[in-house]
Amino acid sequence: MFALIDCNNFFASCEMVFDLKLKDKPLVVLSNNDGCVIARSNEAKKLGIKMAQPAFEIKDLINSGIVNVRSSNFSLYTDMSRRVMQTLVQFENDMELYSVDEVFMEVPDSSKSDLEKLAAKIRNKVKMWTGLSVSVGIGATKTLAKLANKQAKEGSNIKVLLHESEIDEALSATNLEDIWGIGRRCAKRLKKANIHSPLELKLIDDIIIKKILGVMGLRVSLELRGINSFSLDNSPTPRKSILSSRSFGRPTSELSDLEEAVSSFTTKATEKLRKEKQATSFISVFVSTGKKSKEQYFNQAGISLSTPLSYTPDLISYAKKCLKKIYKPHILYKKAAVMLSDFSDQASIQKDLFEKDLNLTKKEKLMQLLDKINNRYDKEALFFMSSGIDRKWKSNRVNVSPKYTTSWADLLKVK
DNA sequence: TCTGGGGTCCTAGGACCC
DNA sequence: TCTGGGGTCCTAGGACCC
Repeated sequence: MFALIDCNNFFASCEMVFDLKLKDKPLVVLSNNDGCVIARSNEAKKLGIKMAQPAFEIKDLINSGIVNVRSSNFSLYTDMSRRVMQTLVQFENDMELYSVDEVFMEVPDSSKSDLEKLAAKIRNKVKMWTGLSVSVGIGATKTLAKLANKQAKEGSNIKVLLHESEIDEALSATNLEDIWGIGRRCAKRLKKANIHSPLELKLIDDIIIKKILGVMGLRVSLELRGINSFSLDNSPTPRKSILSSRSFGRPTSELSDLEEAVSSFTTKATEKLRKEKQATSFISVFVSTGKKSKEQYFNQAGISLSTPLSYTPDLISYAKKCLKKIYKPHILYKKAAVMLSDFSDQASIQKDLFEKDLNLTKKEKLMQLLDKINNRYDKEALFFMSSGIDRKWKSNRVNVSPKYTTSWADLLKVK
């Protein structure tokens, strides 16, 4: 039996916990570069503001003060997420951290009313310890727990889907593309094959569904029947790739701007890499124009490294090499990215026989010191000059809230 | 004028092996 | 003229998730 615990309007709720002025009012949180809406309070949803809606489309609502707005503040959200997880650990069940605002929890088989009581307990505790409201959906499989959670959100924040008739009723009331694992494309393919509702997807023949959607589709169908096809994944699997990318505040054609950006993204990605005690053997760099610009350009270049690395300066110089391969002058670039992949454990790196620089300890020590200082004081207390100082390309974030929980300077003052 | 950022898995096809 | 059967690995692209 699985519970899916999901924070309601997560990013918007995080902002509201610390700023009471925002409470019970329309609020939207914008993506990086203040581009589009990535979270909405209930009141904002009621105004008809859509998920991923471009910010300029609702600028009248914002300028007139009807809708409050915040730039995204991921330091705050990740820390609040950590607090929610720590609260849930108290229940001593196996858990899988599924996303920044969602947790799958294995719960014991029991009666509907007992499960509802457990869900209420979870809700109360999280509310009391973090100030955030969660909804809890419970079902026999992860997919059914997801479905239950969706229904919980539409009602009283708790839903237990146990009996066949209830499940079928829920399935009939749901769109195909809203079933976990079935997106817009798959829904379209199913409709073409004359399958129009999740209930039909549940009852379909195994061989037929496999033909239409492949094994993933079959697994979803099985899950809807209560047969577990997705197990709880509670071992923190090492990441397979790390991507650091940003849209620029203003498009740029200058190689120097791109070099700064790429250097800064490499620094960020490499920090993450070391945090996970990994080293990378492949680095690639992407650049692109805006989606809507007249002249479209997208390109990517990568380099395989003979020895896995986690030393920022080396990786910055490789990143710049990649950039030079794909840079073309007179193009207005809007976005760049750095991706690291092909990881190995930092501790067990096999040194290259022909690598002259066998003594890496100095570099390792330097990186450890760098990380320690930046952790202690500020993310960029120490930074690489190649990342630039002015950073004209930087994203716009006009309405960012303080880092209430992760920065001493931003600590909430109580009068 | 203005549309995010970060991941995962699956599949098909090609190259290569015996 | 006629050309098997079985496998692995890699990559690009597609689809999904939040």
